[in-house]
Amino acid sequence: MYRTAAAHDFPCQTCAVRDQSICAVLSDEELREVCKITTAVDLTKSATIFFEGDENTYLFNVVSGAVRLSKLLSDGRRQVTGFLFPGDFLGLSIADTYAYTAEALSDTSLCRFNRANLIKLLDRFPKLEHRLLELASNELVEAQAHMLLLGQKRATEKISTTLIHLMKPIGQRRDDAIVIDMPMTRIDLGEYAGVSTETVSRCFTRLRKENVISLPEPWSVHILEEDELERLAGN
Amino acid sequence: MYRTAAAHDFPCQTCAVRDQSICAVLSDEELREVCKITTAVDLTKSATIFFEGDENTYLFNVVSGAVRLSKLLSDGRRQVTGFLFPGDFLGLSIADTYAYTAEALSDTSLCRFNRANLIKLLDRFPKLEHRLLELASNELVEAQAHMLLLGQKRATEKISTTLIHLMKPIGQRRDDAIVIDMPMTRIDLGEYAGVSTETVSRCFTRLRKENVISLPEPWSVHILEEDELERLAGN
DNA sequence: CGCGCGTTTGAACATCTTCAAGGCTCGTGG
DNA sequence: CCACGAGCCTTGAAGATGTTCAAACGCGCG
Repeated sequence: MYRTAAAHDFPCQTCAVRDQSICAVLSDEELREVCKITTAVDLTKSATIFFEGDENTYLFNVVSGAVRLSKLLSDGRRQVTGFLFPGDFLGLSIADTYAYTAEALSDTSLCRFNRANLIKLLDRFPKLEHRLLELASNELVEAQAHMLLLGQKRATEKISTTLIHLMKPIGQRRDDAIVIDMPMTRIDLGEYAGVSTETVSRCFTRLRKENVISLPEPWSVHILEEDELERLAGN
Repeated sequence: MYRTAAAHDFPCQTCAVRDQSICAVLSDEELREVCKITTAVDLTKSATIFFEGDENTYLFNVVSGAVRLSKLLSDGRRQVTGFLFPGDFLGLSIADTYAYTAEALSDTSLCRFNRANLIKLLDRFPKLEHRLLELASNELVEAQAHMLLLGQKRATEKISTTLIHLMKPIGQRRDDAIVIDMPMTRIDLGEYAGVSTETVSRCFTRLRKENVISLPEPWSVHILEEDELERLAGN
Protein backbone atom coordinates (compact mmCIF):
# COMPACT_ATOMS: atom_id res chain seq x y z
CA MET A 1 0.00 0.00 0.00
CA TYR A 2 1.16 3.48 -0.82
CA ARG A 3 0.02 6.52 1.07
CA THR A 4 -1.03 9.04 -1.54
CA ALA A 5 -1.56 12.68 -0.70
CA ALA A 6 -5.18 13.63 -1.29
CA ALA A 7 -6.04 17.19 -2.25
CA HIS A 8 -7.10 18.00 1.30
CA ASP A 9 -3.96 16.65 2.96
CA PHE A 10 -1.71 19.03 4.86
CA PRO A 11 1.66 18.60 6.58
CA CYS A 12 0.48 18.83 10.21
CA GLN A 13 -1.67 15.75 9.73
CA THR A 14 1.36 13.51 9.72
CA CYS A 15 3.20 15.33 12.51
CA ALA A 16 4.99 13.03 14.94
CA VAL A 17 3.73 15.05 17.90
CA ARG A 18 0.26 15.68 16.50
CA ASP A 19 -1.42 14.32 19.60
CA GLN A 20 0.76 16.15 22.11
CA SER A 21 1.46 19.76 22.96
CA ILE A 22 -1.10 22.30 21.83
CA CYS A 23 -2.31 20.50 18.72
CA ALA A 24 -3.75 17.60 20.69
CA VAL A 25 -6.96 19.52 21.45
CA LEU A 26 -7.65 20.51 17.85
CA SER A 27 -9.94 18.78 15.40
CA ASP A 28 -8.61 18.02 11.93
CA GLU A 29 -10.42 21.06 10.63
CA GLU A 30 -8.94 23.31 13.28
CA LEU A 31 -5.52 21.80 12.83
CA ARG A 32 -5.72 22.72 9.18
CA GLU A 33 -6.15 26.36 10.20
CA VAL A 34 -3.33 26.27 12.68
CA CYS A 35 -1.13 24.54 10.16
CA LYS A 36 -1.26 27.61 7.97
CA ILE A 37 0.72 29.65 10.46
CA THR A 38 3.44 27.08 11.08
CA THR A 39 6.89 26.59 9.62
CA ALA A 40 9.17 23.62 10.06
CA VAL A 41 12.59 24.56 11.41
CA ASP A 42 15.61 22.27 11.56
CA LEU A 43 18.51 23.04 13.83
CA THR A 44 21.90 21.47 14.37
CA LYS A 45 23.40 20.76 17.78
CA SER A 46 24.23 23.90 19.85
CA ALA A 47 22.15 26.20 17.68
CA THR A 48 20.44 29.01 19.55
CA ILE A 49 16.67 29.19 19.13
CA PHE A 50 16.36 32.53 20.88
CA PHE A 51 18.12 34.57 23.54
CA GLU A 52 16.79 35.82 26.84
CA GLY A 53 15.54 39.35 26.19
CA ASP A 54 14.87 38.81 22.48
CA GLU A 55 11.55 40.01 21.19
CA ASN A 56 9.04 37.20 21.46
CA THR A 57 7.92 36.70 17.87
CA TYR A 58 7.71 32.92 17.63
CA LEU A 59 6.49 30.01 19.70
CA PHE A 60 7.56 26.44 19.01
CA ASN A 61 6.66 22.82 19.32
CA VAL A 62 9.59 20.48 19.77
CA VAL A 63 9.15 17.76 17.13
CA SER A 64 12.41 15.88 17.61
CA GLY A 65 15.68 16.40 19.46
CA ALA A 66 16.22 18.20 22.75
CA VAL A 67 16.29 21.80 23.94
CA ARG A 68 17.99 23.49 26.88
CA LEU A 69 16.42 26.52 28.58
CA SER A 70 18.68 28.75 30.64
CA LYS A 71 19.15 32.12 32.28
CA LEU A 72 22.48 33.90 32.67
CA LEU A 73 24.00 36.15 35.31
CA SER A 74 26.27 38.93 34.09
CA ASP A 75 29.41 37.14 35.29
CA GLY A 76 28.58 34.02 33.29
CA ARG A 77 26.94 31.81 35.89
CA ARG A 78 24.11 29.96 34.19
CA GLN A 79 20.96 28.37 35.54
CA VAL A 80 19.40 25.74 33.32
CA THR A 81 15.68 26.02 34.05
CA GLY A 82 14.58 23.04 32.01
CA PHE A 83 15.10 20.53 29.23
CA LEU A 84 12.54 20.06 26.47
CA PHE A 85 11.84 16.95 24.41
CA PRO A 86 9.53 15.98 21.53
CA GLY A 87 5.98 17.08 22.24
CA ASP A 88 7.01 19.92 24.55
CA PHE A 89 5.90 23.47 23.88
CA LEU A 90 8.38 26.31 23.88
CA GLY A 91 7.94 30.01 24.39
CA LEU A 92 4.80 29.94 26.44
CA SER A 93 4.60 33.55 27.41
CA ILE A 94 2.33 36.45 26.80
CA ALA A 95 5.16 38.79 27.62
CA ASP A 96 6.79 40.37 24.61
CA THR A 97 10.34 39.27 25.36
CA TYR A 98 11.70 35.82 26.14
CA ALA A 99 12.62 35.30 29.79
CA TYR A 100 15.26 32.68 29.03
CA THR A 101 17.58 31.44 26.30
CA ALA A 102 16.69 28.31 24.32
CA GLU A 103 19.34 26.20 22.59
CA ALA A 104 19.36 22.88 20.77
CA LEU A 105 21.18 20.16 22.75
CA SER A 106 21.26 17.90 19.72
CA ASP A 107 20.03 18.12 16.15
CA THR A 108 16.49 19.27 16.61
CA SER A 109 13.40 19.97 14.54
CA LEU A 110 10.82 22.45 15.66
CA CYS A 111 7.42 23.55 14.49
CA ARG A 112 7.38 27.34 14.56
CA PHE A 113 4.28 29.44 15.18
CA ASN A 114 4.10 33.12 14.54
CA ARG A 115 3.10 34.53 17.90
CA ALA A 116 0.85 37.32 16.66
CA ASN A 117 -1.03 34.94 14.39
CA LEU A 118 -1.35 32.32 17.09
CA ILE A 119 -2.79 34.88 19.50
CA LYS A 120 -5.35 35.81 16.84
CA LEU A 121 -6.35 32.17 16.55
CA LEU A 122 -6.93 31.98 20.29
CA ASP A 123 -10.12 34.01 19.86
CA ARG A 124 -11.46 31.61 17.28
CA PHE A 125 -10.38 28.46 19.12
CA PRO A 126 -10.98 28.88 22.84
CA LYS A 127 -9.90 25.27 23.26
CA LEU A 128 -6.45 26.37 22.22
CA GLU A 129 -6.23 29.03 24.87
CA HIS A 130 -7.53 26.56 27.39
CA ARG A 131 -4.76 24.20 26.37
CA LEU A 132 -2.12 26.90 26.70
CA LEU A 133 -3.35 27.60 30.22
CA GLU A 134 -3.15 23.92 30.99
CA LEU A 135 0.43 23.75 29.70
CA ALA A 136 1.42 26.87 31.62
CA SER A 137 -0.11 25.43 34.74
CA ASN A 138 1.85 22.20 34.30
CA GLU A 139 5.03 24.16 33.77
CA LEU A 140 4.38 26.01 37.00
CA VAL A 141 4.07 22.75 38.89
CA GLU A 142 7.37 21.59 37.42
CA ALA A 143 9.02 24.90 38.20
CA GLN A 144 7.97 24.61 41.85
CA ALA A 145 9.34 21.09 42.07
CA HIS A 146 12.58 22.40 40.60
CA MET A 147 12.74 25.15 43.23
CA LEU A 148 12.38 22.51 45.91
CA LEU A 149 15.28 20.64 44.35
CA LEU A 150 17.49 23.71 44.03
CA GLY A 151 16.77 25.18 47.43
CA GLN A 152 16.54 22.19 49.73
CA LYS A 153 18.04 19.03 48.30
CA ARG A 154 21.59 17.76 48.74
CA ALA A 155 23.76 16.92 45.76
CA THR A 156 22.89 13.20 45.58
CA GLU A 157 19.20 13.95 45.94
CA LYS A 158 19.44 16.53 43.19
CA ILE A 159 21.05 14.15 40.73
CA SER A 160 18.75 11.26 41.62
CA THR A 161 15.72 13.50 41.19
CA THR A 162 17.04 14.76 37.88
CA LEU A 163 17.51 11.21 36.58
CA ILE A 164 13.98 10.26 37.62
CA HIS A 165 12.72 13.38 35.94
CA LEU A 166 14.49 12.42 32.69
CA MET A 167 13.04 8.90 32.74
CA LYS A 168 9.60 9.98 31.61
CA PRO A 169 10.51 11.84 28.42
CA ILE A 170 13.59 9.88 27.30
CA GLY A 171 13.77 6.70 29.37
CA GLN A 172 13.54 3.42 27.46
CA ARG A 173 12.36 0.43 29.41
CA ARG A 174 14.37 -2.75 28.86
CA ASP A 175 14.03 -6.06 30.60
CA ASP A 176 16.96 -5.39 32.92
CA ALA A 177 17.07 -1.62 33.22
CA ILE A 178 15.68 1.72 32.16
CA VAL A 179 18.06 3.32 29.69
CA ILE A 180 18.48 7.08 29.45
CA ASP A 181 20.63 8.32 26.59
CA MET A 182 21.31 11.85 27.63
CA PRO A 183 21.76 14.63 25.08
CA MET A 184 23.14 16.93 27.77
CA THR A 185 26.62 17.18 29.29
CA ARG A 186 27.66 17.05 32.95
CA ILE A 187 27.96 20.83 32.72
CA ASP A 188 24.30 21.09 31.68
CA LEU A 189 23.25 18.75 34.47
CA GLY A 190 25.27 20.74 37.00
CA GLU A 191 23.74 24.00 35.87
CA TYR A 192 20.30 22.39 36.03
CA ALA A 193 20.79 21.05 39.56
CA GLY A 194 22.75 23.98 40.95
CA VAL A 195 25.98 22.08 41.58
CA SER A 196 29.41 21.98 39.92
CA THR A 197 30.24 19.53 37.12
CA GLU A 198 32.65 17.75 39.42
CA THR A 199 29.89 17.16 41.93
CA VAL A 200 27.63 15.76 39.21
CA SER A 201 30.41 13.40 38.21
CA ARG A 202 31.04 12.31 41.80
CA CYS A 203 27.33 11.63 42.30
CA PHE A 204 27.23 9.46 39.19
CA THR A 205 30.27 7.57 40.42
CA ARG A 206 28.67 6.99 43.81
CA LEU A 207 25.40 5.80 42.27
CA ARG A 208 27.39 3.48 40.01
CA LYS A 209 29.45 2.06 42.86
CA GLU A 210 26.27 1.37 44.82
CA ASN A 211 24.83 -0.42 41.76
CA VAL A 212 21.88 1.93 41.49
CA ILE A 213 22.90 2.79 37.94
CA SER A 214 25.48 1.68 35.41
CA LEU A 215 27.25 3.91 32.92
CA PRO A 216 28.23 2.00 29.75
CA GLU A 217 29.03 5.42 28.36
CA PRO A 218 29.16 8.72 30.24
CA TRP A 219 25.99 9.83 28.47
CA SER A 220 24.15 6.53 28.73
CA VAL A 221 22.65 5.92 32.15
CA HIS A 222 21.14 2.53 32.93
CA ILE A 223 18.88 2.64 35.94
CA LEU A 224 19.19 -0.68 37.72
CA GLU A 225 17.39 0.04 40.98
CA GLU A 226 14.53 2.41 40.29
CA ASP A 227 13.11 2.12 43.81
CA GLU A 228 16.44 2.89 45.39
CA LEU A 229 16.92 5.89 43.09
CA GLU A 230 13.46 7.08 44.07
CA ARG A 231 14.43 6.77 47.73
CA LEU A 232 17.67 8.67 47.18
CA ALA A 233 15.72 11.45 45.48
CA GLY A 234 14.32 12.57 48.81
CA ASN A 235 10.82 14.05 48.43
CA MET B 1 -22.49 62.49 52.57
CA TYR B 2 -23.64 58.95 53.08
CA ARG B 3 -22.96 56.21 50.55
CA THR B 4 -26.31 54.46 50.01
CA ALA B 5 -26.48 51.08 48.36
CA ALA B 6 -28.49 51.30 45.16
CA ALA B 7 -30.46 48.30 44.00
CA HIS B 8 -27.79 47.39 41.44
CA ASP B 9 -24.85 47.65 43.84
CA PHE B 10 -22.85 44.54 44.64
CA PRO B 11 -19.91 43.88 46.95
CA CYS B 12 -17.19 43.37 44.31
CA GLN B 13 -17.71 46.93 43.08
CA THR B 14 -16.01 48.34 46.13
CA CYS B 15 -13.24 45.73 46.29
CA ALA B 16 -9.83 47.12 47.19
CA VAL B 17 -8.15 45.05 44.48
CA ARG B 18 -10.91 45.48 41.90
CA ASP B 19 -8.46 46.71 39.27
CA GLN B 20 -5.83 44.04 39.86
CA SER B 21 -5.66 40.29 39.59
CA ILE B 22 -8.27 38.66 37.38
CA CYS B 23 -11.08 41.15 37.94
CA ALA B 24 -9.17 43.95 36.23
CA VAL B 25 -10.20 42.77 32.77
CA LEU B 26 -13.92 42.55 33.55
CA SER B 27 -16.56 45.16 32.81
CA ASP B 28 -18.96 46.08 35.59
CA GLU B 29 -21.56 43.81 34.06
CA GLU B 30 -19.15 40.87 33.91
CA LEU B 31 -17.88 41.57 37.37
CA ARG B 32 -21.44 41.29 38.61
CA GLU B 33 -21.56 37.74 37.25
CA VAL B 34 -18.23 36.78 38.71
CA CYS B 35 -19.21 38.31 42.01
CA LYS B 36 -21.97 35.73 42.36
CA ILE B 37 -19.48 32.90 42.75
CA THR B 38 -17.25 34.64 45.28
CA THR B 39 -17.12 34.49 49.06
CA ALA B 40 -15.13 36.73 51.35
CA VAL B 41 -12.83 34.80 53.68
CA ASP B 42 -11.00 36.26 56.66
CA LEU B 43 -8.02 34.47 58.17
CA THR B 44 -5.86 35.08 61.20
CA LYS B 45 -2.08 34.86 61.18
CA SER B 46 -0.68 31.34 60.56
CA ALA B 47 -3.97 29.96 59.26
CA THR B 48 -3.64 27.38 56.50
CA ILE B 49 -5.50 28.19 53.31
CA PHE B 50 -4.87 24.78 51.76
CA PHE B 51 -2.32 21.99 51.87
CA GLU B 52 -0.20 20.59 49.07
CA GLY B 53 -2.12 17.61 47.71
CA ASP B 54 -5.55 18.87 48.78
CA GLU B 55 -8.26 18.70 46.19
CA ASN B 56 -8.31 21.97 44.27
CA THR B 57 -11.80 23.29 44.89
CA TYR B 58 -11.20 27.00 45.39
CA LEU B 59 -9.12 29.75 43.87
CA PHE B 60 -8.46 33.02 45.65
CA ASN B 61 -7.65 36.65 45.30
CA VAL B 62 -5.55 38.14 48.06
CA VAL B 63 -7.41 41.25 49.21
CA SER B 64 -5.26 42.19 52.20
CA GLY B 65 -2.50 40.63 54.25
CA ALA B 66 0.21 38.25 53.04
CA VAL B 67 0.42 34.61 52.04
CA ARG B 68 3.29 32.13 52.05
CA LEU B 69 3.48 29.35 49.44
CA SER B 70 5.63 26.33 50.22
CA LYS B 71 6.47 22.73 49.43
CA LEU B 72 7.65 20.15 51.94
CA LEU B 73 10.05 17.22 51.81
CA SER B 74 9.15 14.20 53.91
CA ASP B 75 11.84 14.97 56.49
CA GLY B 76 10.51 18.47 57.09
CA ARG B 77 12.73 20.56 54.87
CA ARG B 78 10.60 23.30 53.36
CA GLN B 79 10.98 25.37 50.23
CA VAL B 80 9.03 28.61 50.19
CA THR B 81 8.18 29.13 46.53
CA GLY B 82 6.66 32.56 46.88
CA PHE B 83 4.99 35.29 48.90
CA LEU B 84 1.66 36.78 47.88
CA PHE B 85 0.32 40.25 48.62
CA PRO B 86 -2.90 42.19 47.94
CA GLY B 87 -3.93 41.86 44.31
CA ASP B 88 -2.15 38.54 43.80
CA PHE B 89 -4.04 35.53 42.56
CA LEU B 90 -3.75 32.19 44.33
CA GLY B 91 -4.38 28.66 43.14
CA LEU B 92 -3.73 29.19 39.49
CA SER B 93 -3.82 25.63 38.34
CA ILE B 94 -5.96 23.51 36.12
CA ALA B 95 -4.69 20.43 37.93
CA ASP B 96 -7.14 19.01 40.43
CA THR B 97 -4.83 19.08 43.44
CA TYR B 98 -2.78 21.94 44.85
CA ALA B 99 0.96 21.65 44.19
CA TYR B 100 1.92 23.63 47.28
CA THR B 101 0.70 24.69 50.69
CA ALA B 102 -0.65 28.21 51.23
CA GLU B 103 -0.66 29.87 54.65
CA ALA B 104 -1.48 33.33 55.96
CA LEU B 105 1.63 35.18 57.14
CA SER B 106 -0.48 37.80 58.87
CA ASP B 107 -4.19 38.45 59.28
CA THR B 108 -5.41 38.13 55.74
CA SER B 109 -8.60 38.51 53.76
CA LEU B 110 -9.22 36.58 50.61
CA CYS B 111 -11.84 36.53 47.93
CA ARG B 112 -12.70 32.89 47.28
CA PHE B 113 -13.83 31.53 43.91
CA ASN B 114 -15.37 28.15 43.48
CA ARG B 115 -13.09 26.52 40.93
CA ALA B 116 -15.74 24.57 39.01
CA ASN B 117 -17.92 27.66 38.68
CA LEU B 118 -15.00 29.82 37.64
CA ILE B 119 -14.04 27.33 34.95
CA LYS B 120 -17.60 27.47 33.64
CA LEU B 121 -17.36 31.25 33.46
CA LEU B 122 -14.20 31.00 31.37
CA ASP B 123 -16.30 29.90 28.40
CA ARG B 124 -18.55 32.91 28.67
CA PHE B 125 -15.75 35.37 29.33
CA PRO B 126 -12.75 34.54 27.15
CA LYS B 127 -11.11 37.67 28.50
CA LEU B 128 -10.97 35.96 31.84
CA GLU B 129 -9.16 32.94 30.48
CA HIS B 130 -6.81 35.23 28.64
CA ARG B 131 -6.10 37.00 31.90
CA LEU B 132 -5.43 33.73 33.68
CA LEU B 133 -2.93 32.80 30.99
CA GLU B 134 -1.30 36.16 31.40
CA LEU B 135 -1.02 35.66 35.16
CA ALA B 136 0.33 32.13 34.74
CA SER B 137 2.86 33.40 32.26
CA ASN B 138 4.01 36.09 34.70
CA GLU B 139 4.29 33.52 37.46
CA LEU B 140 6.49 31.41 35.21
CA VAL B 141 8.82 34.32 34.62
CA GLU B 142 9.06 34.85 38.37
CA ALA B 143 9.62 31.16 38.99
CA GLN B 144 12.51 31.13 36.55
CA ALA B 145 14.09 34.13 38.23
CA HIS B 146 13.72 32.32 41.54
CA MET B 147 15.45 29.24 40.13
CA LEU B 148 18.35 31.44 39.07
CA LEU B 149 18.52 32.78 42.62
CA LEU B 150 18.35 29.35 44.24
CA GLY B 151 20.74 27.58 41.92
CA GLN B 152 23.44 30.14 41.19
CA LYS B 153 23.50 33.03 43.64
CA ARG B 154 25.57 33.32 46.82
CA ALA B 155 23.95 34.06 50.15
CA THR B 156 24.35 37.85 50.04
CA GLU B 157 23.08 37.97 46.46
CA LYS B 158 20.08 35.88 47.46
CA ILE B 159 19.08 38.16 50.31
CA SER B 160 19.70 41.34 48.33
CA THR B 161 17.61 39.99 45.46
CA THR B 162 14.85 39.00 47.86
CA LEU B 163 14.74 42.48 49.37
CA ILE B 164 14.54 44.07 45.93
CA HIS B 165 11.79 41.65 45.05
CA LEU B 166 9.81 42.66 48.15
CA MET B 167 10.15 46.36 47.37
CA LYS B 168 7.55 46.34 44.62
CA PRO B 169 4.62 44.84 46.52
CA ILE B 170 5.28 46.16 50.05
CA GLY B 171 7.97 48.83 49.80
CA GLN B 172 6.98 52.33 50.91
CA ARG B 173 9.00 55.18 49.49
CA ARG B 174 10.04 57.81 52.02
CA ASP B 175 12.26 60.81 51.48
CA ASP B 176 15.32 59.11 53.00
CA ALA B 177 14.69 55.41 52.37
CA ILE B 178 12.41 52.70 51.08
CA VAL B 179 10.73 51.00 54.01
CA ILE B 180 9.76 47.33 53.90
CA ASP B 181 7.73 46.08 56.84
CA MET B 182 8.06 42.35 56.47
CA PRO B 183 5.29 39.98 57.54
CA MET B 184 7.67 37.02 57.25
CA THR B 185 10.30 35.72 59.66
CA ARG B 186 13.98 35.00 59.06
CA ILE B 187 12.97 31.36 58.83
CA ASP B 188 10.57 32.14 55.98
CA LEU B 189 13.23 34.21 54.22
CA GLY B 190 15.77 31.42 54.63
CA GLU B 191 13.40 28.83 53.24
CA TYR B 192 12.61 31.19 50.37
CA ALA B 193 16.26 31.80 49.50
CA GLY B 194 17.53 28.30 50.21
CA VAL B 195 19.82 29.25 53.09
CA SER B 196 19.69 28.78 56.87
CA THR B 197 18.09 31.35 59.18
CA GLU B 198 21.49 32.13 60.63
CA THR B 199 22.81 32.96 57.19
CA VAL B 200 19.86 35.29 56.57
CA SER B 201 20.60 37.01 59.84
CA ARG B 202 24.29 37.35 59.05
CA CYS B 203 23.49 38.81 55.64
CA PHE B 204 21.20 41.40 57.20
CA THR B 205 23.92 42.29 59.68
CA ARG B 206 26.48 42.69 56.92
CA LEU B 207 24.14 44.87 54.83
CA ARG B 208 23.44 46.96 57.92
CA LYS B 209 27.12 47.39 58.77
CA GLU B 210 27.81 48.50 55.21
CA ASN B 211 24.97 51.04 55.49
CA VAL B 212 23.03 49.55 52.61
CA ILE B 213 20.06 49.04 54.90
CA SER B 214 19.05 49.88 58.45
CA LEU B 215 16.96 47.71 60.74
CA PRO B 216 14.98 49.80 63.25
CA GLU B 217 13.20 46.55 64.03
CA PRO B 218 14.15 43.08 62.83
CA TRP B 219 11.08 43.03 60.57
CA SER B 220 11.41 46.61 59.35
CA VAL B 221 14.04 47.02 56.64
CA HIS B 222 14.97 50.50 55.49
CA ILE B 223 16.76 50.45 52.19
CA LEU B 224 19.28 53.28 52.22
CA GLU B 225 21.32 52.50 49.12
CA GLU B 226 19.03 51.05 46.50
CA ASP B 227 21.70 51.10 43.80
CA GLU B 228 24.21 49.31 45.99
CA LEU B 229 21.61 46.70 46.90
CA GLU B 230 20.89 46.23 43.21
CA ARG B 231 24.59 45.73 42.60
CA LEU B 232 24.88 43.20 45.41
CA ALA B 233 21.94 41.28 43.95
CA GLY B 234 24.11 40.02 41.12
CA ASN B 235 22.09 39.58 37.91
C1' DC C 1 48.63 12.00 14.83
C1' DG C 2 47.61 15.56 17.81
C1' DC C 3 44.39 18.59 19.77
C1' DG C 4 40.19 19.88 22.13
C1' DC C 5 36.47 18.77 24.82
C1' DG C 6 34.15 16.30 28.23
C1' DT C 7 34.69 13.29 32.18
C1' DT C 8 36.77 11.61 36.27
C1' DT C 9 39.43 11.81 40.45
C1' DG C 10 42.24 13.82 44.17
C1' DA C 11 43.52 17.51 47.35
C1' DA C 12 43.08 22.04 49.28
C1' DC C 13 39.92 25.40 50.26
C1' DA C 14 35.60 28.26 50.96
C1' DT C 15 31.09 28.91 51.99
C1' DC C 16 27.51 27.85 54.39
C1' DT C 17 25.46 24.77 57.97
C1' DT C 18 25.01 23.09 62.40
C1' DC C 19 25.38 23.48 67.14
C1' DA C 20 25.29 26.35 71.07
C1' DA C 21 24.19 30.19 73.77
C1' DG C 22 22.38 34.68 74.95
C1' DG C 23 19.13 38.45 74.36
C1' DC C 24 14.79 40.30 73.09
C1' DT C 25 9.69 40.74 72.66
C1' DC C 26 5.29 39.40 73.53
C1' DG C 27 1.58 36.83 75.43
C1' DT C 28 -0.09 34.14 79.24
C1' DG C 29 -0.97 32.79 83.70
C1' DG C 30 0.01 33.01 88.54
C1' DC D 1 1.29 43.40 87.97
C1' DC D 2 5.04 40.76 87.43
C1' DA D 3 7.19 36.47 86.21
C1' DC D 4 7.82 33.06 83.12
C1' DG D 5 8.08 30.68 78.83
C1' DA D 6 7.97 30.38 73.89
C1' DG D 7 9.46 31.90 69.71
C1' DC D 8 12.50 34.73 67.07
C1' DC D 9 16.83 37.00 66.19
C1' DT D 10 21.72 37.38 66.59
C1' DT D 11 26.42 35.92 67.15
C1' DG D 12 30.34 32.74 67.73
C1' DA D 13 32.78 28.39 66.97
C1' DA D 14 33.21 23.96 64.95
C1' DG D 15 32.17 21.15 61.25
C1' DA D 16 30.37 19.34 56.78
C1' DT D 17 29.22 19.70 52.18
C1' DG D 18 30.34 21.14 48.00
C1' DT D 19 33.67 24.20 45.19
C1' DT D 20 37.85 25.20 43.11
C1' DC D 21 42.14 23.97 41.34
C1' DA D 22 44.89 20.61 39.14
C1' DA D 23 45.93 16.69 36.52
C1' DA D 24 45.08 12.57 33.83
C1' DC D 25 42.23 9.88 30.76
C1' DG D 26 39.55 8.77 26.67
C1' DC D 27 37.19 9.80 22.63
C1' DG D 28 36.28 11.98 18.31
C1' DC D 29 37.54 15.17 14.78
C1' DG D 30 40.35 17.76 11.84
